[in-house]
Amino acid sequence: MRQRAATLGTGASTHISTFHSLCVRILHQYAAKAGINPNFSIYNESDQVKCAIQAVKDCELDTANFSPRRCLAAISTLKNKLIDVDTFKADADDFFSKTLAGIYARYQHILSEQNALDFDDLLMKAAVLLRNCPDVCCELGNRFKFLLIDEYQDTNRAQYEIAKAIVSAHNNICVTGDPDQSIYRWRGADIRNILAFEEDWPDATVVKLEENFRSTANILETADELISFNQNRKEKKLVPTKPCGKDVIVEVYEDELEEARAVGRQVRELTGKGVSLNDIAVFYRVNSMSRVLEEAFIQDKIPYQIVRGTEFYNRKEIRDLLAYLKILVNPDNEIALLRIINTPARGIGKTTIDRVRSYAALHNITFFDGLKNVERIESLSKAPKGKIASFVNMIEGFKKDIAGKVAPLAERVFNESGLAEFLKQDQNALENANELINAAAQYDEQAEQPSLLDYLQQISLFSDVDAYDASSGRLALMTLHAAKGLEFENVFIIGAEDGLLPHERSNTDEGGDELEEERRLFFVGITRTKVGLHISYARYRTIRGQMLRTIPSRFLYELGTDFAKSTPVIAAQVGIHCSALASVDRDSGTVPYFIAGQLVRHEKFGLGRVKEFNDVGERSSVVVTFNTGQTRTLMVKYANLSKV
DNA sequence: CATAGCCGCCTTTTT
DNA sequence: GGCGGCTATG
Repeated sequence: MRQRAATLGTGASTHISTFHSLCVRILHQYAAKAGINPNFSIYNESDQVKCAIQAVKDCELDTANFSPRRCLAAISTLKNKLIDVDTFKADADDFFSKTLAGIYARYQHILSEQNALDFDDLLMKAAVLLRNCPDVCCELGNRFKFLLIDEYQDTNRAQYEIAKAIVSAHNNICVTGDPDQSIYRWRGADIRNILAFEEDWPDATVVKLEENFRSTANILETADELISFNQNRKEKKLVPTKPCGKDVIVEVYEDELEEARAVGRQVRELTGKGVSLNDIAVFYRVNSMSRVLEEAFIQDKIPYQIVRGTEFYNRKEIRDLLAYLKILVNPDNEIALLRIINTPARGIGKTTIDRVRSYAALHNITFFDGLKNVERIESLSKAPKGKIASFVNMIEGFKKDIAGKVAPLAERVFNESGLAEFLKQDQNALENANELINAAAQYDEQAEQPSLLDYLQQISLFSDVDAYDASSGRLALMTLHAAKGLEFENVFIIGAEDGLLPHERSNTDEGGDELEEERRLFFVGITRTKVGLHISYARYRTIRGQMLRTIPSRFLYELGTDFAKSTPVIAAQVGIHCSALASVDRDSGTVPYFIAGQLVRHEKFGLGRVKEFNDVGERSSVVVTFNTGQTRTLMVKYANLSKV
């Protein structure tokens, strides 16, 4: 999760961290108490899938009936709720639950054999550790005197318990969040955490941040209108402090290509007027929509940056090089080991590997130990034995350099493993590998005490979202999810079509909860905008290689979009009138006119809200509750109040 | 054992 | 439309 837990330690040093990296630190420090090996690897999604496939097969089930991904999703949900294998097993009463319990158990067994934790384990193991060890809670509470959690609406059960445990000694906790911006329910975020905060910490002061200092009044009204369609929510109104600005524009295009080009054209128009590319962003529902934008922007020579999960670290050559480094720290990381044992090709094929594996299984040792004992494996002939021995030798040789800086080791591994030679005709791959080594060098510079283990654990949690550079001078492209917490002067939200936004996969539940989450997602996108908001859809869109006729998003209807004006290329305006603007018209009399609820600014008293307005012409008075807490009755004529 | 080519699978969002 | 894994072939 991206919400960060910032903690103010003693001596005014502030630690800013995500929950996940905090957990890694805790688990590393208290590994013995958590019952884990501190050199653990962190398995990402593709590693998880491999383990899940193995788990399903080990349970003698068909992966067609028990889709590893589905099983993983179910296991993830359980872990986020802190339900461990034994608890789940005990409660499993139907066939499916019992089977899943078996897969869950096997999956955990495989992970622990490989000394690996998945993302959910990081949270769960830390939460369980804190639950079982009051002394650890106490130490952490002493170290972190104050805990501040941003985006609290997106915390899950495990994170809630971790937070609660850390502050148990002092109760110094501050959280911020907005239930209307909860967009991670699908990965276990529990909205009850924020709704029940006042019950969990009864002494807490609640500060309602109702005024919005970011967006123009009409953007907020658009957002308000949309979110009001959610049934399952606490009524709340966004209060603008800025006046109405540019109209919210809904545009329709023939297809995604035209849409992309039009966005490019409008971006150019903006930059032509002196707007910086730093102040413009394009949001979309799914990552695959970035491709056509990229092509258009390259053609238009518009510099852009894609803010996406883990693009760089997903490249083959990077994963290969990292796999070498991973097994130096954790030789039990079988996934990494299998990845590189024959990459580049060194004559260790499938048959050889299978023989070592069955030897290892028979003698109850790890795969790597099997490799080390290759001489004793009778099923292998001389040639493969020699090849394995020299591979093991090479790895053991690298291990001698494991202490200290990462970059020199990475470079050595890259060259001596044969990867460099293997990739020499692929310029791109070479550059990427060099970039990784450079990044490692940067890590070496920054880290207090660089270590390969720490480096690997850090980059496992790294996502390009964290690396978003707000002053890069490049147009930002990102998913609506990635947009959370950011803001831009100008925003383009593309692909407002049924099936995309809301996404078709959100159409499965009975209660419409998933649809409401999609609506919140759109709401998040809209409220990132300070001034210029463009929403667009295309009449045809290519999906999985198929050009399909689209249906405008139902959310556009909810916004009151005037589709009659939505002719291709020509913009249609969202049919929302601006009430703040309307009230200005009534000011034509002798003194300004106010309505209750209006936000005003006073030269001396600052910002306040109109409580009452006595409309008696020249001598009209207004009762204002100021943000200082004072309530004052003022003569409108003399008060010189300005509406905000 | 290596390589190429084919088939089938998935395909939302992310730490 | 992309990737991984499987198979057939050298």
